Parts: sequence; structure tokens; C-alpha cells
Amino acid sequence: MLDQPTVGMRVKRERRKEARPRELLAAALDLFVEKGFAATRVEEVARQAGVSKGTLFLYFPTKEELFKAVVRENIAGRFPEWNAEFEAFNGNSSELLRHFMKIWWQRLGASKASGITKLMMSEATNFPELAAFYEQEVIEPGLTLIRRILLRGVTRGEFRSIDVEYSVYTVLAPMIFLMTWKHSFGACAQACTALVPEAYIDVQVDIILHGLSLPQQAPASTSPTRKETP
Amino acid sequence: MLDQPTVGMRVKRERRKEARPRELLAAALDLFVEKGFAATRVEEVARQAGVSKGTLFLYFPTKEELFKAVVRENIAGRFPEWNAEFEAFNGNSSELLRHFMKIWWQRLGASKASGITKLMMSEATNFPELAAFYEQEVIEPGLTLIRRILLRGVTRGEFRSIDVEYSVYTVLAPMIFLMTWKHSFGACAQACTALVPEAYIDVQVDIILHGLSLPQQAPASTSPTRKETP
Amino acid sequence: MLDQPTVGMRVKRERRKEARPRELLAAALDLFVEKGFAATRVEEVARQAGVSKGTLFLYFPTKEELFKAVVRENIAGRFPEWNAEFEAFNGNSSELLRHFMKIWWQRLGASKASGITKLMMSEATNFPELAAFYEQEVIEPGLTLIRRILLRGVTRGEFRSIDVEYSVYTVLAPMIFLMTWKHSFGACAQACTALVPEAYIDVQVDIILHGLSLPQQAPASTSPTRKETP
Amino acid sequence: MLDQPTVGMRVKRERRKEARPRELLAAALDLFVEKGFAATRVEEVARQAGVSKGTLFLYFPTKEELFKAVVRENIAGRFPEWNAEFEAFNGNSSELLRHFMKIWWQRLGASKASGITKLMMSEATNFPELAAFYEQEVIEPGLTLIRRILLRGVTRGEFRSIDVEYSVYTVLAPMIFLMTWKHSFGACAQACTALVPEAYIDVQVDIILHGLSLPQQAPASTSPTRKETP
DNA sequence: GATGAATGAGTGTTCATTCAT
DNA sequence: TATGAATGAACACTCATTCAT
Repeated sequence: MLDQPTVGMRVKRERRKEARPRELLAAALDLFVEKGFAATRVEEVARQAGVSKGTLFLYFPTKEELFKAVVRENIAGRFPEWNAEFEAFNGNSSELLRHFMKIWWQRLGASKASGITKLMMSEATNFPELAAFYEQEVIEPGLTLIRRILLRGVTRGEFRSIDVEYSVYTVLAPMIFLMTWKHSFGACAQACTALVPEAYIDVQVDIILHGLSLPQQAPASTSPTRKETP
Repeated sequence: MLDQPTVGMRVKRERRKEARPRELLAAALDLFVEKGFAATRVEEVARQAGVSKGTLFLYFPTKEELFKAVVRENIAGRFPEWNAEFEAFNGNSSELLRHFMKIWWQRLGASKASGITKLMMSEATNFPELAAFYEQEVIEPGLTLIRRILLRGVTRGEFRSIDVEYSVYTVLAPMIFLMTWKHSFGACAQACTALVPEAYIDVQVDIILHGLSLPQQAPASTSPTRKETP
Repeated sequence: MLDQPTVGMRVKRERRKEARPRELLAAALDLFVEKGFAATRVEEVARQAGVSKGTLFLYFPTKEELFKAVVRENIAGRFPEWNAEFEAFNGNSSELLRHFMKIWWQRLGASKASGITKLMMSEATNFPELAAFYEQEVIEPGLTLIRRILLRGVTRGEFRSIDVEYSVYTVLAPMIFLMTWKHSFGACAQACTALVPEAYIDVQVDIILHGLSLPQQAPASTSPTRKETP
Repeated sequence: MLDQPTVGMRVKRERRKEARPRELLAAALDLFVEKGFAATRVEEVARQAGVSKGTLFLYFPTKEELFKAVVRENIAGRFPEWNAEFEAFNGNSSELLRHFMKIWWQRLGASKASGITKLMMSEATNFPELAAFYEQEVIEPGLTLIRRILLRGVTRGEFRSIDVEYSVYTVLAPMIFLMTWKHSFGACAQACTALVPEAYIDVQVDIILHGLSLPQQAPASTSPTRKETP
């Protein structure tokens, strides 16, 4: 996206050819996030990418495939990297969980890609094929990664032995909530619902780690979470 | 909704006339919750309410106004009742929080009304005015109630002194998540995303109370939460 | 079609409602015959019937269904009448066959409906569902009727015992040919391909009856066929 | 078509250049016959000819011109050969007619060329200029040949004196019908419309000869036609 | 000459909204 | 007041044709 040519620019055919899908995916991400799947017009995606409607269909055979490509490009394709980071991590599991949630926010939650998740929540029931795809490519790997983190903590004796199957949702829920919120009420900012994501995450992590900690000890890391004066 | 006449019933004209908007709103609630805003056909709403398409537009000038009316009609004033319950509660704050989340699920989360919340999340940005209304009438009182519960716990020395402003979201997030999930991926049930709400809530409450508990002690109540063998 | 209101006329809503399908079918017949199935635009059908495109879809859910309705109205629906005539016929089988082919021409072949058959020949391979429908609703009953006529002749000892299964095509082929021809080269009238249908049919019938007659005798009827001077 | 290079072959540039239109015409013939004019995609023609879409338009300015070229290329001058065969034929006229129809089927009807005729029937009205050309180059010589055969029979006292001008259609119709049928309903084979061409032709010839035979005698040849038990 | 990326007018179908009855 | 026939602006997707390379 760095050297993406502006619409008017004359560029070599071949370079454009290679750049096209990227430009289309960028435009599609923008518009899907802004308007949702159904309300986004393929023609507008094309226009925003600086091409004609027909050209879009040269690269993506249907609107649904365009959407899937957006999901792959922005979310699904990142799990290998995250899984690798998980496996390479050396610290204790509390640090791991905190690390995981922080980089999740930095790399996904704070980006436009978080809008995709909110979008899927909204449209899942109306586009079952899309929902199935998303479940398989995003939700399932995501849940698996969280599960592995929690199991690591339990196995290593760092977390108390909780019901892992349901505890994954304790980690997932605040993330999903944050993405959903950010693209709904967070975007219609009233005072009461203003939410500083980083602070929110700090607090969630803090409480979750407390919640997972072994009875006799405080959670391993005493991180710089926001705290009220005692 | 108790004396809502069944479609076939012969009722006095005047009563029907008054009942019309109610029947339309009931049908619209059903369908909006089931299919979302865009995918709901006004004709189907009318049919389900037992009137013609034209009649619907007699009462609601546009589909958007119908949607607004549905949301306004259904957010209902449950809060006075809940606030009263809060004030009358005598047990410790852990029990209070657990009680609150359980009855929330029973009375709201499990009902069709939870679909409204999911809907609002989906459509908030498309209906800013409505979003503001919803924030004021639903979200704000909800957050306030949660805040009071947490403050009670902290004040009474039952919870550790957390950042209350952000901790409310620790309570809110799992509820919002559950409602959203239930009406999205929960409805397209794949194996991996099956979620038994009551069990889910038990686990969340358990972890939250752990997370809020004072360092030196286990959470007050040893409730029937799902646990792995120690 | 007698009192079909002209487009501009103001007519009672109800009367129009009833007339609509007929007007649409008439327009559709015209255009399908003129341009073929694929090349006919539903919008033009609607316009020619004096309604908007949307209205057409109020009466016929798809273009294919519109076509089927045209086929039913103009061809398929006539077999009961023809079958009845067959059963009521009292003369000998030669007269029956001649009678059948003549009224076939008068009622179908000479009408615009003959264009439908030509059209189906052209588009059958591209619209398999339509082809199957046509085969079932038109071709099969048509072949059956011809088969019954021939069998009658053979059974009554009026025709020689031919291979009835293939002889039906001896009767069918000239009719199909005539319809096809009329709407193809017959419409681009060059001298050499001018074909007076009635005369053509007379000759075909004459030869067919000769061809079917018993060896020892001339065909029963000495009809007014065109003959060269002996 | 004998030395048409296979797609993958490396051939001298000049030879390929000359071969191009031929390859394109061959591909176009295949596809037009298989799918009809409208349903054939120029891109597929190009692909099947092993060139790019742009190249096709180098040789044929429009799809219509390609179609015209295909028809012109394929109607071929088979008539001199057939006329010569006619003139050299020594047997009686019944045998001649039977012979003629059989070789017609073997050499033309059974080949891809029969698809051209069906195509022309379908598209004649859309390509009047082409229709005129086809009439002059194919239909007229064909009718003339049939006319000569019939006249021969009448002149030699082998056929009864029928109206030759119209009787030619008695011969032509089953052939046209067979080609049309083969490329329409014959290709969507339902049980009821299955048609074995050779058997069909035998029966047609049999009946036609019977139909043409002099009153007092059976047709000259007692050929192996399909017959029911006497 | 040959390519194939790009175009954009055109198609069947949907649906919120109108309005004569 | 209530109806439901009628509307027409959209929309996803196609494909013959163009033209820079």
C-alpha cells in the first residue's frame, strides 16, 4: 500500500495488474467496514479502487469471494504468524496472555480489520456461506489459539484449573465486544460510552489474570494497569 | 403483549384500530430480530401482522421509522425494577453480582429482546439518532447499575479496589457478547461455536468474582460453577 | 383480446387486473416469436403490454415462467380439445388424418403460435428446463395424438401395417418443417423458397396417405389436392 | 481441415498466420453448432483456437462477421459432386431417391455441418443478408437436385404424376426436420423423443416411395426398411 | 502481429413506496 | 381506514469490443 499509485497516474500495465487486487481489497475493506456486506455496492468498491465494475469481476468472481479475500488478507492469513509467536514464547503464561491481547489489539483490533468482525456478527445469519467460511478460517483458529494459551497456563501450574472450554470465551468475549462496540456505539461517541481501548484491555487482562490465578497467590505480573487509589 | 389479539380473531373495530400498531410492531420485532434490518421485507411484516402492505405505511411512514418504533417500544423500562431489586438486596456483593447476571439472562438475554441489542449493534451507525436514544435509555442505565454493584463490593471491602469505570465493561462485555453471539454464529451452529448460555455465564461469573476478589481470600461464594477436577 | 383496452385508456382497476396477464402474454408471444427467448427483454414485453417491468414480475415470477405461460396459453392448452375431436371423429382414418393436419394448420401453424415451435427448436439446448417442459407439455401429447391416429388407421385396416413409432415422424416432420421454415427462410421471402402452406399441406397429406395406403387400393379419399396434368 | 495444426505445434510463423482464420473458423463452427449464436462466447472461440480474444477481432471485426464467415466457409460446394452422381446414376428412380437420402445423411446430416442448417434456421431472420446467401448457395441447389430426381421418376413413369414443385418439400422436410431435431430436442434426449436417424430415414423413404408409387404397383425396391409383422 | 487488461452498456430480478379505488 | 396493483430505481453480474503495450 506504500507505493500504491494514485488513480490518475500512468503506470506500466504490468505493475497495475499486480497492484489491482490489492487496491480492490483495500477499497473493499473500507466500504464493507463502513456499510456492511449487503449495503456495499460492488460498483462503488470498483470506483474507489479506480477501476470499472467489470474489472472487479476480473479479479473476484463474486461479491462473496471478494469479501472472503478481504477476510483472508486481513485476518485469516495472520494466524500462522500468531501461532508461531505462541510457540516461541518463553515467559510465563500470564505474560503470554497479556502479550497476546495487547498485540491482538495493536495489530487487529485497532485496525480497520476489526470492522470485519463486527460486520460478520451483523450479517452471519443472512449469509450462511460467509458465516461458515468465517467460522472455519477465523473463529476456529482463534478459539484454538486461546485454548492453547489457557491450557499452557493450567498445565504449567500457573492458572488454576478452570473449565478451559468455556474460559476461552472469557478471553474472546472482551475482544469481540471491543470490536463490536468500537464500530457501533463507539462510533456514535457519547460521553458515557467513550472507551479507551488500551485502558479497557489492561483492566480486562488484569481481572482475567486475577480470575485465573491460583488461590494462594496474586497474579504473576504486576503490570501497569489503571487502578483507583486504594 | 398479553391481550394481543390473534390474527383470526374478530374484535371491535376501534380496538383493532388501536391494536394495529402493536401488532405491526410485534411482527416487526420478530422479523428484524430474525433477519436483520435490510433482509426484513415490509410486506412480510404486514402479512405477519395480518394487514396489507399499504396499511403498514399508514402507521409508519418508512421502514426506518418502523425500525425506530420497534426499538423504542422494546427497550422498556425494566431498569426501575432492577434498581429496586439492587437497593433491596441484602446478601454480599458476590452473590449480588451473580444474581444480577443470572436474572439478566433469564429475563432479557434469553428472550427475543436480546435480538434488539444485537440489532442495535449492527445498525447503530446507520441510525445515529436511534443509537443516541438507545445509549441514553438502555446503555447508560445499564452501565450505572453495574457500576453501583461494583462500587458496593469495593466499598464494603468485598472486592479489591479495581478501576470501576473500566471494570463495568468486564461485566457488560460477556453479556453483550453472549447476545450478539447467540444471534449470529450461535444461530449457524457449527460444532466449535456451540455455547450453552447458562454454563457460559457460570464460568464468566466465576472468573470475574475471582478476578475481583481480595488477594488473600477466595471469592465469597462457592457456587455450582463448572469446574475441572482439581 | 377483443375488448383489450388500449394503453392510454382509463379502466377500472379490477378489470385491468384481470386483463393484465392476457396483455402480457400477448406481448410476450409477439416478442418471443419475433426475437427468440434469449433476445427478448422482459422490459420490452412489459412496455408493449403497457406496464412497468415490476408489474410483469407481479404476474410471472421469472422470464422462463412467462415463456411457459405463453406455451400453455397458445399450444399446450389445446390438446384436450384436439383429443376430444379425435375421439368424436366418425369418418375413415384418411379423412381423419387430412382433417387433423388441416385444422392444425388453421389453428396453430398459421398463427403466431407456430413461432413458438421454431423458437423452441432454436433455444432448446440452451434452456434445458424449458426444453423439458416443452417436450412434456407439447411434443409428447402431440406425438401421442398422431400415434393414435395412425394406430386407428392400422387397426381398422385402412392403413398398411407400418412401423408406427417412426411413422409418427412422417406426419410430424412436415408440420415442424413448415413452422420452422415459415419463421426462417419463409420470412426472408426469396422467390425460390416461397411456399403456400395450404398447398404444401395438401401435397404432404396426399403423399403420406398414398404412402400409408394398402398395396391393392388407392387411398380412400380423392381430395382436391394439387396435381399436375396426367 | 486435414493439415490443420494442433494447438501446441510449433509451426513457421507465416504458415500459422495463414492458418489463423481457419483455426478460428473451425472453433467457431464447433461452438456455434453446439450452443447457438447468442450463447457462444467469442472468448471461448478464441481459446479453443489457441489465440487470445484480441486476435480474433483482428480477423473478424464483429461476432456477427465471424458467424457469417463460418456459414460461408462450411456450406461448401458439395453440389457439383452430387449433381454428377445424379447424372451418372443408372438404377431406377426409387433406388436413386433412397440412395440420395442415405448418402445425404452419411455425408452431411450425420456431420457437424447439419448444425449449420439448424443454425441458419434459427438465425435467418437476424441475418437476412446471410439468409439470402444461404438460400442461393445451398437451398436453391438442393431443391433443384431433389426436383430433378422427382422429375426423372415421373418422366420415366416410375413415380405417379405428382405436383413436383411441392413434392420436393416432401423430400426436403424430413431431412431438415432431422437436422433440426438432432440439434434441439434430440440433444436433450428424453425417452419419448429418441430417434435413430438411420431407422427414421428408412421409414421416411419407404413411405415417400409408397406415396410416389404408381397406383397399380408397390414401390420398386423392397429394401430392408423397418416394418411391423405383416 | 498479438496480447489480455479494461471497459460499460445491458440483463433479469427485487422491494420500498405510492395511490386509485 | 384499508387495500394491493403498480411503480422504478437499484443491484450483481456478463460479455462484445477496445487499445496500450
